[in-house]
Order: sequence, then C-alpha cells, then structure tokens
Amino acid sequence: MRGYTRWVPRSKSKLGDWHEYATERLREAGYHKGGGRERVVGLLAGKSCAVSALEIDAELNGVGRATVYRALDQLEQLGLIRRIELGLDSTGFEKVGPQGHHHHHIVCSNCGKVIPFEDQPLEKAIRAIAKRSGVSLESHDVTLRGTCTGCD
Amino acid sequence: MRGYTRWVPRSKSKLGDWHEYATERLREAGYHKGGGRERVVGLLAGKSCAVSALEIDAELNGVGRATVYRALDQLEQLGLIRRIELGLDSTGFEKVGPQGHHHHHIVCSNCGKVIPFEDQPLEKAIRAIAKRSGVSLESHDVTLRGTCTGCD
DNA sequence: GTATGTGCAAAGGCTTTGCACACGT
DNA sequence: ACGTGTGCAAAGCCTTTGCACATAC
Repeated sequence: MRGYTRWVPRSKSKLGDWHEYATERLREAGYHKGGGRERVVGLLAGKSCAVSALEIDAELNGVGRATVYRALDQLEQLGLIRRIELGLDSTGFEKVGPQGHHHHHIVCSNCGKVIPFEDQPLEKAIRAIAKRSGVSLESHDVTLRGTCTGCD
Repeated sequence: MRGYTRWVPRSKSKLGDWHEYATERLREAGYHKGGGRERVVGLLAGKSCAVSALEIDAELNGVGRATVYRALDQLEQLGLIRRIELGLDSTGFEKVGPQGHHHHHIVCSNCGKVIPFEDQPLEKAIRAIAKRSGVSLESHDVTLRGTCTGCD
C-alpha cells in the first residue's frame, strides 16, 4: 500500500541540527551558556522521541532535578520542545524542529511500546478544523492507543 | 463552507441515555449500587465535556475524594469514560457513548476556553494510520491549541 | 560587580492507599 | 453474615519554590 504515513525512527534524529538551532535560540533569548541547561539540551538533541523529566534527571549526574525542570520549562516556552502525555503519568518532552516539525505517537496499551509517525492527511484534517473554528493553530497533539502487532 | 466539522454543544448532552447505559454496564460488571459511585455517574451524565476529579469532588458534598478517584478508575476501565489532558495539570474525564462515540477539543492557549468538535476526515485519517501500523485501535486523543477568535 | 544559573532541601498539589465502619446482596 | 463500597486521614509521587553559592557577562 502506498501510504502517506511515515514511521519515524525512534533513536536516530532527523533533526540533526536541532542542537545548534536550540543553542542559537537560547542565546538570542539572552540565556547565559554553560551549565545544567546545556546538558539538558545536549541530551534532548540525542533523542528523537519523548523523554520524561525524571529520565533526564537520572541520565544527567551532577545536574539537579530542579534545573532539569527549569530548563524544560524554558525550552518549551521558546517552542524548542513540546510536552506530551503518552502514558498516564509520564509527561514526556521532545524536540520541535525549526519549522515546527514534529511527529505523533501510537502507544501499545499492553506493552507500552511507542511508535512515532508522521501523516499528511492527518495534518491536513487538523489544519482544516482549525481554519473552520477560527482559531489560529499553535500546536496539536495526537495519540493513538491499541494493541501492537507483537502483543496480539 | 460545507465542513465536516461538527461543533459539539458543551453542556447539553447528546448522549442522553449514557446514564442508564453506564448504570447497566456497572451492574453487569457486578458492582453494587447506591452510594458515592452512583453520584459520580450522575454528575458525569450531566456533562458532555471534560470534568476534573477535583471538580467532581467539589460538586459532590458527602462523597469522599478517594471515592471519586476510585469511581473514575472503574468507569475508565469499563470504557464508560475516558481520560484527557486539556490543560497542563487538569486531567479531565468525559463520558464515552455506547459505540465509542466521543469528540475532541480545541483549547485556547490564552483564555483556556475549550471547544469540543467531531470531524470525519480526522477520524478517517486516524483509522488509516492505525490500519497501516497493524495496531488494533482502542482509543485516540486529539487536542488542538491556539488563540481563539475572542482572544485575537 | 551584578544579574543569571544551579544544587539541595523543603514545600505543594494531585492521586493513591490503609483501615475501620456502613451498606448492598 | 459476607463481601463490597465508602470516608477519612496518611502516605506517595512528580513538580515547584526558597535560598545561598557559583558562574557567566
């Protein structure tokens, strides 16, 4: 089938330049460099899919948990990352590319596996809804849940 | 424009029979009747859009908060309601009709206003994605965020 | 030198759990 | 009577805040 759906790699990043893009945006925003925030940015740059604040904290020795939360807050406000709810108590964060490039997720309700994807008809439908509503669309989240092929 | 988008009334319920539908399903599942859970069901029956656990607790005098959370848990497991994240720390619950009938939301990032809607092209795109992925779709959430017409 | 950034620990807020009593069956 | 349901209070967990010290500018 010639589908419109693109299955996004979960670990390799398509946004290879996100790291410098984010660094530049942070600098423009007047943030000082060096320290915990940069390590958070570096870690996020290496992940293409959602990571939780606690996971980041666990991977970053020497960086305080509060710093992680503060950095995520700042990055989100600059639109460099977005916050998504995949499980029921996870709250993941993942980077957003220069043109708002992002993907959505399918979550297996049995094993928790996450399948990231991009889909044009879906995006088109969403843009149409926003247009009809009169709302100027800033962001959107889509999450599908079901049993994956390995859990049938 | 002849759109496919249907703007769902926020207070009047299209699922007028949800109350008895839910009651019947609870009975089948072996739950005893009478008490806090029924008051939670009654309250949810009167709302067509999301309500938070704390809002329910506040509206139901004499019903303990733990009972509210427990009831919501049970209703969710029976597929009678679904859990959605509209704001950043709200966690809303809203009923799901007999055939899985539900709607999605547009949230104004400025005033917090919630606009519920139904849209066929969107649902179609989602079904297509699920089919291509091989996942047997159980549920899905879609949330749009932006500035509403009143906040321009 | 001054403002920003950071780590640690304490505080907050929503949600869950323990336990004894009340109620439905 | 027995097991389920409930309220209250305490505990849990993620997240935020306060504060003194360190670092960037």
